[in-house]
Order: sequence, then C-alpha cells, then structure tokens
Amino acid sequence: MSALIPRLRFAPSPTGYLHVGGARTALFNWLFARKFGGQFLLRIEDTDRARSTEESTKAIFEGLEWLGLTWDEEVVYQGANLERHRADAQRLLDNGTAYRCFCTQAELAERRAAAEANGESFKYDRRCDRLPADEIARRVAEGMPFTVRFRVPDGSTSWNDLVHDEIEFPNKDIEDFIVLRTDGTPIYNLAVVSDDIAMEITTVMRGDDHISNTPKQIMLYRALEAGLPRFAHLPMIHGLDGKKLSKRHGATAVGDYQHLGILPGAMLNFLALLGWSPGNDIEVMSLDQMVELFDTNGLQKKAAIFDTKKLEWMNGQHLSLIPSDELMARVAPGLEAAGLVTVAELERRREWFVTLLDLLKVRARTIDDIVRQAVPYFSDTITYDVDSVAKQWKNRAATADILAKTREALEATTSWELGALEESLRVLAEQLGFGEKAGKVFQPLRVALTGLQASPGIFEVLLMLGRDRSLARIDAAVGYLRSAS
RNA sequence: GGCGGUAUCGUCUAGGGGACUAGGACGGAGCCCUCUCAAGGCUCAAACACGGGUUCGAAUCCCGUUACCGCUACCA
Repeated sequence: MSALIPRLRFAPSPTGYLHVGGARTALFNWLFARKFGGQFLLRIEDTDRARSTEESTKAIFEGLEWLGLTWDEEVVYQGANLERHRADAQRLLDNGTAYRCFCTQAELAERRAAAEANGESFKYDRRCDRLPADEIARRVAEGMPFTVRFRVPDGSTSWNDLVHDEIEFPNKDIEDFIVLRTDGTPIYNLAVVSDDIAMEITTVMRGDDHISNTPKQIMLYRALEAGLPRFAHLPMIHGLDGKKLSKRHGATAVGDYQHLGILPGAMLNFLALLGWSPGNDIEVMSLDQMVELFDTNGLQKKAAIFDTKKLEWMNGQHLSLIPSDELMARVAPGLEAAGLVTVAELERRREWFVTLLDLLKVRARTIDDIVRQAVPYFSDTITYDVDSVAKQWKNRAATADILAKTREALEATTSWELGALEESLRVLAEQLGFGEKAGKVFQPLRVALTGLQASPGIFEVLLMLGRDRSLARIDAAVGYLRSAS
C-alpha cells in the first residue's frame, strides 16, 4: 500500500460512554483522514477485561454515529489480537531487545516502597537482565512465572510532533518497562504498537496524556523493526475549574448533549474550535467546511476549558442554518415524546410544521427549547404563566374588555392572513385610544393565545393557531378573567 | 520527588520580530430595531504570568522563575 495514503485511528477503551474529549480526538483524526483522502479506523481497546463492557462499546458506536464520524473498514478489537501481541513479545525476546523478568509484583512493590521511603525514585535495577543463561533456562524449565521486560537502550528518544514540534526524552529516565504480563497478556504500550503496525497506521493522533508513553512506543517500533508513524498530541479538555474533565463537571458524555437537544453539527463545530482554529476569524462551520479548512498547523498546544455557554450559542447558530424541513426529523420525536402530537400527524401537516419551526428556531438554543416553545401550538389547554398574567393582565376587567373587543375585530377579519390580521388589530388599537402603543392590545392577546408574554410575532401566532383555535382561546381567557375576579 | 508538556481578555482563540493604540467570538454592560421574546446591527469594559537576555525593535526568539496539567503500575 502507498505510504502517501494516511491511515489514522481512534482507539478508545470501552470503560464508559463516549466522552467529549474522546469525541474531539475522534473528530480530528476523522478530519485529517478525510482532508487528505485517507482512512479513519476504529479500534476498541478492550484488553482490560475487568473494566471493559459491551455496553460501553455500544455507547461509543452510538456516539460516533450520532456525530456522523463514520469509520472505514471493520472495527478492530484489540482483545482479538492477543496471539500477535504475544508473538511480538517473543520477537523482542528473540532479537535480544527484551528479557525475562522473574521478579514478583510483591517484590517490586517492596523495593518501590523502600526507595520511596528513602526519598529516591524507583527504577527497575535490571537484576533479571544479569541472570546467567543457564539460570534463566532452569527457571523457565521449572515453570517459574516471568514478565517480559523491554531493555531500554542508552541515548535519548525524540520525535517531531505534529503539534508540539520536537520532543525529546533522555532514555535514562525510562525504566525497562514490562511489555508482557506473567499471564501472557500484553501491556498497553506493546498492544498499541503491535496493533498500529498491523493496521498500518501512519499518523497517531491522541491526547497529550500519552506524550510520556511515546518514547517507549518509539523504542518498540524500532525493536520490532517497523517504520515510525507521525505523532500528534492533542491538548486535553478541562472543566470550568481547569481540572481534567470528569463527572462532577456535569455533562461530559456526548450522549448527554444529544439528549439536551444539541445538534451533532454544532457539537462537532464547537469541539473543533476547542484546540483548533482555521484562522481568519472563522467560527461557524459545517462538517464539510471543517474538512476543507483542517490543517494541523491550526492545532493548539494548550488545554481548553469546556464552556457550555458557547456550545449553546453555537447550537443556536446551527439551528438557524439548518433548513426547517431537515430540522423536522430531529424535533418531531421530541414533540411526540412530550405527548403533544404524533410524528405521523406532523408529517400530515408538514408545511404548517415547517413554518412553525421557522418561527421557533430563531429564538431557541436547543431542540428542547423548541419543544418547550411549541407547546401552545399543540396542546388543547393553555396554562397561564403567572408572571405573564401578573404583568399583562393586571387589570382583569379592563383586560377582559380589550380581549372581547379583540375577538370581535378578529372575527370580523375576512381573510385569516398576516396582512389582514395586522390591519385589524392596529385599527383596533387606534380605536381603543392606544395610538402607537399597539402592544396594549398585542400583549394581553399574546398571553391569551400562548399563556406567555414572549412568543413569535403575534400575527404569526394567530396564523399558526388558526382562526377557530385563536377565537376559542380568547373566549377561554375572557371567561377566566371574568370568573376569577 | 523525577521526567515531560503548557502559559494572550472570565472562556474559545488570531498573532509566528516592526502592519499591535494586541484582532475576532462566547459571556457581560449599553444603544438601535421592534407588538413581546429572540435574531440582527452598533458601542463599551476586558488579556500578552513574572524576571532576565538577544535585537535598532519582542506577545512573537533564548534562558530562568512561577503556576497549572500529564506521566511516573504486571491500567489504558
């Protein structure tokens, strides 16, 4: 295969839902692959049997699918590659870059504790590497358990990181690390390198918490005589307090935002801007535009704080951008779930619904906002908001009279359309002596119609409600006002 | 502790030696528009962590300090 075709992967461990940090890592990998005509692969790192769950794996798939971050080729399950991992460990033993270590975990823990007690930092002393060949053979023959340790060479290890440029580690600071456990299962660094080589990954893009793993992995690539990929270490995402994002920061799962009524396009756009900038003050972008503009030069080194305020704004922008007939499919299930209307019914009144969405989406930041605002257009009964009533229906008797007159004017309006409705109501306001202050008529009416003092334009509301429903609501309001006083 | 990484408005960022009285966006304040609420338009407040260099000149390059983050497991 050609080295010119980039191959990237997103390799989460299935120990929880898809986190916003993981989603962003996936996004950058995906953007890179799409931008340069490469492949984006998915690998589930399920070697930690105790913590991995099938449920988490499913959550990761669903999260990526919701975001639209589709992957190429079959999903790779790391756990399925155990034999190759073992074989690679054996190769290391065979070519002399690793050795068997018979020290037990208890011994190691003891020595580590002793070192710490003396204020020294512990580093494996290579005692097993000094064992004579016949002693090793004897122990192996005896069936004595051992781990495989990689022998860290002298010198230093460095690489040119796509986001950090040159990073260098003196090898003396890295101890001979274990690559294969006594039970024959691989340690993370070996499994990753083995799989990345097998998957022919050309660019490893991951969180910068892996920077210190990188020199070890580079040594493993060399020992396994494989070509090195390019590395790109992305900054972390922190919570409002500057600490690593965790559950106590509230919603951190991609799915949480899906349920909060965020559009996947907005989520992606927001995530992309956390740690990347296309320059030129560009902010609101579609996925296609992001692919077009993506460039590792715009990648940030600094950790970003996840601020949902901007996410909401971003979602509002995307809500405005997305055509209402496309938005329909995302809002309809919410309305049905709220028990307001069935999806089938909405489909029948498609044109009307699209118009309603046009009206509601400009004043909404999330899909949930739209659902909430849509209530008056579906439910048969209206609940009057206390603040709105207190403010707009202050004088009950007078308000009832105004509403009664409004009803008359509307009933007399020959055609139920925007211009005629406006004409009628403005004339009425004039007649009632409100002059320019037509709001004196509109506001009480708004409360009668929607129960709220904030809504789309009053004529639009009348139009969406239709003549019969509008008049009935005014009747109900007048009745309410007169009986309650 | 050791090693590594990072450091521009409260937040996301532009900036890669002179174009910087440091630009944009979110959030905040105010004004305009207006039947309300949004949206939109306009205005304002708000930052180069600190200290040394290098240079005619530094937000930009180098060094140190400080702060924060990460790694330091037979976790991933």
